[in-house]
Amino acid sequence: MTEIDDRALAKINLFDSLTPEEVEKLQRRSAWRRFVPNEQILDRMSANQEVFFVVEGAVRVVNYSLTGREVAYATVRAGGYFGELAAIDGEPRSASVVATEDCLLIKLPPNVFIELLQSYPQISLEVMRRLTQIVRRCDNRIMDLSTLTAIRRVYIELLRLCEPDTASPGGFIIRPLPTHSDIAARASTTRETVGRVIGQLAGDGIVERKPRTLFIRDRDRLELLAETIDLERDEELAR
Amino acid sequence: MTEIDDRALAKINLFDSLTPEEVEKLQRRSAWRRFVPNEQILDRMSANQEVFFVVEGAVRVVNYSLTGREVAYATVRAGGYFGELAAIDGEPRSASVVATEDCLLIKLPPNVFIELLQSYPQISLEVMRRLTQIVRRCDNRIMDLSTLTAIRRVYIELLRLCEPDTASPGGFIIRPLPTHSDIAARASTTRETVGRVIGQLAGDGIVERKPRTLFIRDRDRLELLAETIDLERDEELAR
DNA sequence: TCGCGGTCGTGATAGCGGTCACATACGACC
DNA sequence: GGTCGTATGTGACCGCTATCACGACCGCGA
Repeated sequence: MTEIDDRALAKINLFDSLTPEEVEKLQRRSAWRRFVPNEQILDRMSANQEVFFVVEGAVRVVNYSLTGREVAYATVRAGGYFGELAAIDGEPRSASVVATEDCLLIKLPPNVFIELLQSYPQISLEVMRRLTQIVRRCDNRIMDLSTLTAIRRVYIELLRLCEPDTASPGGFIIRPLPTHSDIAARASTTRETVGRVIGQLAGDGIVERKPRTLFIRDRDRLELLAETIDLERDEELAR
Repeated sequence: MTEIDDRALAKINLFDSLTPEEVEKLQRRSAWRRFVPNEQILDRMSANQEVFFVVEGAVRVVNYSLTGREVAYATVRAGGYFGELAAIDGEPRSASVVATEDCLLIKLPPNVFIELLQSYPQISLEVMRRLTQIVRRCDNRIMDLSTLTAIRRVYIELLRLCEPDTASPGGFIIRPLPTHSDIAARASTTRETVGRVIGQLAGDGIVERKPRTLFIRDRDRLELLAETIDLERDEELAR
């Protein structure tokens, strides 16, 4: 609708090493577009190769199985980017991307992105660092999926989501609490299992449920449950 | 022991774009070492950052859970490389690496590797292409782990392993057949399950077991079993 | 105020597949 | 040829968890 700041791209961390002039020049070769929540931005398997930069808002990188089960890979927030895989190797999109909030995206054609990588080794290295980070995360997730139970994966996901509670020192909090389905997609399990795990934790006084919020009352115990090899079986019997 | 060819690095695909002189110069800044089968090359979590190039032989990239379960990520053969993640981001090793055969590896210090990336955009791009390939594979595996049964993951692994049988046109073969434990580590299941799946397939005449070899007699049917959404339930009842 | 769509909270059920337990079979090496 | 370590075939068991089925709740718009 309205025009956007012609230096909007400067908000992207990847371009921190560029001068304002270079950023403007780059942006002149780009296109922008707004998306509303739940709007599809990219389709897995489609054959385009643009790179997207998230100026405002946030997006989810997901995939759907043939049975409709959703698997969440990541969330990209303002300042980040996605779509670089296809731009780099020319293959079809590896995942779908959906807006989770209202967002403003800037789209760069693949050849412009590649030129950029060729001309600025600094940026090139930065992209590689991001790719390695993705690989590390994937490796960990594969490990979790291969060796942990669904319940424990939910524990881990809760630990990942919680932040220090500014209101109560030492406490932890998840707010806004994603939907159970959402958490399930990240932990690769079902909505019901997530609900049951949280219910159990609430019963044990480890967490406390409030609307749109989850208080982690005893983070240490939660960590213990997540990491313990098989001691929680004793604990379970003891309670 | 013996000296190695001072242009051994030229066998590495990543350096195809370099001149012989550049390769030699690079190799002068490297070290080489031989490993015997099952010898540990890299330890997960250790804090070194060298990049390894596989001149001869092959290695397995793996990880072990606390319970001892092995998860196999990949195999790197002659001409390939590994260890680039730590070199790029400086973090600890994300996985362990073990020699599967006698091999000759050349080791490059991290700063030399980074310099190389900075000076040769071509190589830089090639590394990025490899990283994207790894990410795509990981994504697929996460998808498989999240949505498929263990049995189906074994089907898929068998399909991945088999090659056209040169002896019998139209036939497919896996030779040498990895151990069941090995296949289990790739499909993230157990040795027993792999054995049972192969047994079942053999009973149905889809595969045939021979020492160190597995003949795929009916690859199409195996593909059907691997991909079918839920029709094989009918098939199972019908047989 | 009353639906109504989306989420949440739980039972009940059943089936996949991990675990344990052996019985072979196969090599490799004295 | 014996012997030992390693890889294979199954059988039995049973715990985890996906699936189905509801009922309750909540926020929102008509």
